[in-house]
Amino acid sequence: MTKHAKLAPSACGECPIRHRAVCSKCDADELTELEAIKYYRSYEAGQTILWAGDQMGFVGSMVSGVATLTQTMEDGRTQMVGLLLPSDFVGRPGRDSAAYNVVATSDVVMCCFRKSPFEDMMARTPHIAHRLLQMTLDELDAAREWMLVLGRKTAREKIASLLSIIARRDASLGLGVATGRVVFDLPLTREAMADYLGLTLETVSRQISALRKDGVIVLDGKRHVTVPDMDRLMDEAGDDNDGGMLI
Amino acid sequence: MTKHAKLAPSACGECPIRHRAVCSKCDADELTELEAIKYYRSYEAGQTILWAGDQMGFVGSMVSGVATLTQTMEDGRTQMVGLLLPSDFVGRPGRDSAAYNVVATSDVVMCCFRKSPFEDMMARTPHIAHRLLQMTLDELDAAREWMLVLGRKTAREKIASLLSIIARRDASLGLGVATGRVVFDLPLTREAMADYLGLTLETVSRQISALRKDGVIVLDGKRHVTVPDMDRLMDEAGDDNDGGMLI
DNA sequence: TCGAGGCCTTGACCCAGATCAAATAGGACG
DNA sequence: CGTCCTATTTGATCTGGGTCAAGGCCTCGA
Repeated sequence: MTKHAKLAPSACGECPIRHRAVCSKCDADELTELEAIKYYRSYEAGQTILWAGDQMGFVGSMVSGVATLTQTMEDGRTQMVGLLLPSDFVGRPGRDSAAYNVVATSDVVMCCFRKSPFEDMMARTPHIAHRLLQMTLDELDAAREWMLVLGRKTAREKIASLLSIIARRDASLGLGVATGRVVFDLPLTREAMADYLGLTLETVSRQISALRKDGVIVLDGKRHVTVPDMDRLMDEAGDDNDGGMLI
Repeated sequence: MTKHAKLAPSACGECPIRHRAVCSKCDADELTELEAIKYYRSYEAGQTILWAGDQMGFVGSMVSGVATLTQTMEDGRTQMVGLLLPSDFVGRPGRDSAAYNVVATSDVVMCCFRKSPFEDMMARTPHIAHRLLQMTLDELDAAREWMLVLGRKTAREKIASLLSIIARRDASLGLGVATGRVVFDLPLTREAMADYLGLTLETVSRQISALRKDGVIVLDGKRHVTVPDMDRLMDEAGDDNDGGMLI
């Protein structure tokens, strides 16, 4: 097996950045250079990793845990604009400050690269720049996809959309199975889900109960979810999407 | 005045791409090369420029007119995910197909570059790649900003947000005035505004009437808008934002 | 000048989801 | 074990915005 084999991101070395930013054309010298500017950070659940407007001295990628990207209005209304899961990128290469609050939802470990050497390397190494552009385009697609969820879906469809995104993502990082039976732990509180979906936590709770009563999901405790039939869930989400896009 | 002077995008040559993609470090050879692969396309109001999934043979930038980026669910619910105004980029360099429908709202002229030579050039020219990354990050920020509008704002705030975005944008392309009195034409029908805001066209119409009654805006006909006090409008939009970000 | 077809506005009524208010269920910790 | 604390569920009621319906107002073409 070569080191360029098509693997799930997290399977490519301990540090996902290897896959996500450089692995598609990785090269021993580049990896050595990256090693030299790499370090780890960890955060406890609830800790704010970055405040909107903070200077960022690093770019990084999530190794474990869950974090959220949120915006808040002065009256306290908040909207989550992104969910950071393992292998996601944190920080905006080419920008010098954070645009949103980044909050650790669970304990988080991040693999960081010092910003200016990383950017120098990016400027010298077209395929890293290209990879970053691709990743940013992926995020843009995800954000736009989410605009449809926020603007046009009902509460039930919103919940189903969120569950299917998390389920699909977990399935693709794990076994690569995106249909049939899927089991995962919800990495978010009801309130965080509400902030992601533009709902109240009461509505989130009610809709989850409804999906459980209708057999779309099975709950074990409050967080452990089993989806007996992924197709059914995606149907509830209103996605015409055929389940795909692994890699 | 050097050709690197800080100008509004549309002021830098007839073709906005010069400023938006390359002008910050432009160079005679590069511009000549770009000229060689450049051509223009025009579309009539109502025409679909690209369907989601279409192959794109070009990357381009809007010269005049207005176009929209939309997603549709199979039952017909639609959500606009972006508004393309002069100087905006069309098409996703590094991707080979469109992700959304692109529809001309008014007559449109676009400046296009043939895709593969443009991408080759991008791979060779780090500052073009960097500029494109910046532009993509700007779009990502705009999309995330819009998620707050869609998820957490009331109908009145949504209308005020849309009006202030258009007003600010027009003002910055024109006179560079972003406070005080602003006059512009709405480039969208009520229905398109509704699709952008996740509302119905009736609600859009009612809220516009309400803002007019309250003196926040003055309407001359259905499309011509005067904002007597930009600060008041931004206040209605719920933006804590101080009006800025020209450049 | 008239009529048709798009837009847009306005009214009446309804309902999905918000709001307000308890009650319940787990943990963590002594 | 009991106690506190937080997350969650559930109920009752309210309301912003959706839905359905009826005109009004342009513009364009005959």
